[in-house]
Amino acid sequence: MRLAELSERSGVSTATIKYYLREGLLQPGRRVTATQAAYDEAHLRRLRLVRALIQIGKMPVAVAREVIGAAEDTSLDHHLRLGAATRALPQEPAAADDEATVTARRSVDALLEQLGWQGMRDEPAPALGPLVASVAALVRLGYPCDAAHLLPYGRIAAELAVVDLDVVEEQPTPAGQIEAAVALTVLYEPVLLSLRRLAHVQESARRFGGG
Amino acid sequence: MRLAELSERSGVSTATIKYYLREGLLQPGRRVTATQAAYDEAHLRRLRLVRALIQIGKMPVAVAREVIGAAEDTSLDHHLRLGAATRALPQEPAAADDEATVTARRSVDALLEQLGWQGMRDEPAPALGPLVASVAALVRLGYPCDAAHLLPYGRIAAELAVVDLDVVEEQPTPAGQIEAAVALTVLYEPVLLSLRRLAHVQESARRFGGG
DNA sequence: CATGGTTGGATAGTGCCAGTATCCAAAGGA
DNA sequence: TCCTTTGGATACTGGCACTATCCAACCATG
Repeated sequence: MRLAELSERSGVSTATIKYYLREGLLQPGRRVTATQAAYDEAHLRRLRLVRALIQIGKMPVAVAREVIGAAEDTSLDHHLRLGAATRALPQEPAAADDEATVTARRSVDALLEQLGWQGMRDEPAPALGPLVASVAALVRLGYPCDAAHLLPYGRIAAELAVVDLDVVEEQPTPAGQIEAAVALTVLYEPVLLSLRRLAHVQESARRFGGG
Repeated sequence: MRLAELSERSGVSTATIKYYLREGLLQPGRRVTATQAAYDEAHLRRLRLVRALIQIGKMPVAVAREVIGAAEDTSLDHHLRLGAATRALPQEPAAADDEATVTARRSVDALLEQLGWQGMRDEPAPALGPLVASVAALVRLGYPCDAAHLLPYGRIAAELAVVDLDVVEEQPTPAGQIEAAVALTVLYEPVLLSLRRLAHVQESARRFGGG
């Protein structure tokens, strides 16, 4: 199919597709003539994934490029590629060294130990940066977020991971598993947050009288 | 204290504080002379909250203003104000009407029913918009996200809400409860997402052999 | 063979947003 | 008195995700 059709079937403007091509988020089409290129279903699928990562997952274009690049870097083995996406994801907020941050780091360390999550200290996952920063902000505001308070969140995260990886393992092909890992990691995030907010409304109504 | 001291104690530049004052995120200080204003601990606390909402919660400035405004709108009663913050939070992505969205809406409706969350259809919470949009994106990519798949997420969200509201109820004053609701809703979001990603790494290592 | 509309690629421009720099008159300290 | 500091108003900056314009090559039609 030509660019125009790719645009129509994906709902993304041709100008934006050209932009994604320029930015390396999408493989160039097969060149038919000097002024024509052909795209296939794989391009369409990839474009939909990119759109979802950027629009739903609020991911910066540059990060989406990293993630997709890592996901199809065939020099890595399966398990590594599964992690590579995750590793490319967060933009680390360059940990400060103020008092709140030190407290936060201690809480997080204690939490990881209580959860029995090892290997985090040897090769710290990039998700640790934002985690510590967030806990530090809570500390600064005086809210309780020591390991004891974080523990239920950690246990719930572990439950979620089991559910998520089950879905990943349902995918028949290795490439499909990689893509699923990326898509589910990112796209279930707004689902989770939305449900949590809805649950807050429900629980608040239950407790404080929701006539 | 003067603006300079407020800046120093909060770690926010005077220029940025002036910007927040302009944008109505912060009450003006008490005017001492024509060229001097005095700020107190309340300003400092509020400034820290604003910073956290914007930097950690990635909230647009305009939204932060709405949220804070709702939180201190004393014309509303306690339960309403607790919800007001939540209600002001998400920028609805203006639901489309394509096939995937219709499917998504059906799944979400079924989910809410299975969870026993009532009253959502009468006055739809703003969190529903993003939720449907996210599910629609997953549908478009062909991933399973019917009510059955969403249910564990919903139940987990309910668990989280109980934990969160417990912390809110620990706050002694009504105003403190409102602020806690806002702060915890927003600032625990990155905590939850980070922990989920860490859990993915753990679970992936467990399943796919993490030598 | 003309010829007029369409295509894909290169380039420069747009709009938004969060923050920053500059300027100014009035205060306050040495 | 003089010189720095203060708070406020205004205009500017930089980054980012697009988007509009231009252009030569292509293809279908008469």
